[in-house]
Amino acid sequence: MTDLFDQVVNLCKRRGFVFPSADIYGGFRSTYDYGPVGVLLLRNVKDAWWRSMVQLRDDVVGLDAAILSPPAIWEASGHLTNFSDPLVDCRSCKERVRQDQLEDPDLCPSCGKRGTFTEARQFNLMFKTNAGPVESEGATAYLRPETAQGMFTNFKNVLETSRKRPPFGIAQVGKSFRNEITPQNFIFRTREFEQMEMEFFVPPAEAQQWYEYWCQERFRWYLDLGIPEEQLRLRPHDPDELSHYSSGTSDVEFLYPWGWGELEGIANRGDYDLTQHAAHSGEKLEYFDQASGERYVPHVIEPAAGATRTMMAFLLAAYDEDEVNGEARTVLRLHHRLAPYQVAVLPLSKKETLTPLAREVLGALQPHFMCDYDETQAIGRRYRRQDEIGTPLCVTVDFDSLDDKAVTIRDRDTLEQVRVPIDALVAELRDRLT
RNA sequence: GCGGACGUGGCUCAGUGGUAGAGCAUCACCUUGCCAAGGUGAGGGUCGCGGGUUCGAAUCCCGUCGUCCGCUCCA
Repeated sequence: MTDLFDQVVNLCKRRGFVFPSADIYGGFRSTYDYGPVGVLLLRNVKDAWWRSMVQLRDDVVGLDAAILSPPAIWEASGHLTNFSDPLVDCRSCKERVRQDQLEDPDLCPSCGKRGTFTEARQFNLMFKTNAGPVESEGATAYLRPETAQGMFTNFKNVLETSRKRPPFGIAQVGKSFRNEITPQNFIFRTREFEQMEMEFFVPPAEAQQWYEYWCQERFRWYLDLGIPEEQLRLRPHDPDELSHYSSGTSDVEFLYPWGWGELEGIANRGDYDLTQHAAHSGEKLEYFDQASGERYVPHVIEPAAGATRTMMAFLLAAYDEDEVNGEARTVLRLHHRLAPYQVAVLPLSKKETLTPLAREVLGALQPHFMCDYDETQAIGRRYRRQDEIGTPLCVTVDFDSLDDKAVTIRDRDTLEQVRVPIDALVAELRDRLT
């Protein structure tokens, strides 16, 4: 793997972004824990998404549905049949292939030999468990493999309580679980992961235009938060790679060190989901338009993003090494909305004389910004530490501050320093962080 | 899951049969006082885990867990 990838993974461990899960027990495959700094970054990614999808709109409402779910949902959604792949192994060259994608069921496409395949085995990608304390008696339950179904099963509830009408959307951020055959690339593909999904319900005739709208909208979101244009692309799926539910899908892809990888899929799901759930549940999942007298099953446009892999993309894109006064420095050029800490308060010296004022400044800033505080070691070293975790602004309290009641703001990217009265500090910082 | 490579303190690594080292990092004190790596000192590993071979294993063998690459998957 590349240098950049190693550097970022290393930084994640070193600075408390991401730890291997169950670390003291030797780790547990494909699970990661988000440390003191990482949890802030991940939360900011999700908040930024929620802000753009829910807070700044009047046509999308939120939802937080259960992770544990009954088989009926997944029978209706198609996951019980479509999320299960028959795989065979070639005894000769050891390749594993999907049996249903073979043109000649007896011919290994890798080594060209015949009759070398093992029996097909089903790989169901859903986590299955039991609801109820006695394993053999409880009802079968699945951990949701996507958050989307929660929005479909609550379509009626939301329609009736939110007073929304198509076109409108339901958004949800939360964990999903998939028994991936091969988790890979750090937090890019993990069995437990976090999604940011929105189901947008529209009149059938408007599906295509909304599909295009959301493709553009979602693509721009990543650009606005600092992903460079040359590392981002919108790629329409070929007809033969479409999911079982989709009549049109585009992926927002990021140029990871190992190649292009999906951040988000925008899919035109048609009326597949509501129709399926209506058929299986017996509930009418339609919308009656009073104005036109029309009754229809809304079509769905779904922008579905991966929160954890998006966080990774932001880290990779933000990672930079430059030189300050001839010394190398590592700096995360994270958008201020994403940075774990917006502000770090740093007394110039650890001398007791500065600590009370520095803490007073810290206390004044904490209600407004996520703040870090550090008074150990040389000031330059502390700037470097903040650079490494992407803190855009440092506030330095020095000996003059005791007299002039002013502090220095230091900018991560420009390295510019300005003197600001403590009274005006919150306003000044807020100004710089918008 | 299958095949290959690998697994030594927080990080990067040295040590290949005789009871673990370095640099960085961390902590304390001193020094400096706005862009790190001055001084002194300290804490921290039994070598992923379990078993075996051996008088003796980090070092050899087996199993297991984990990491990376490929198959696969797709948020």
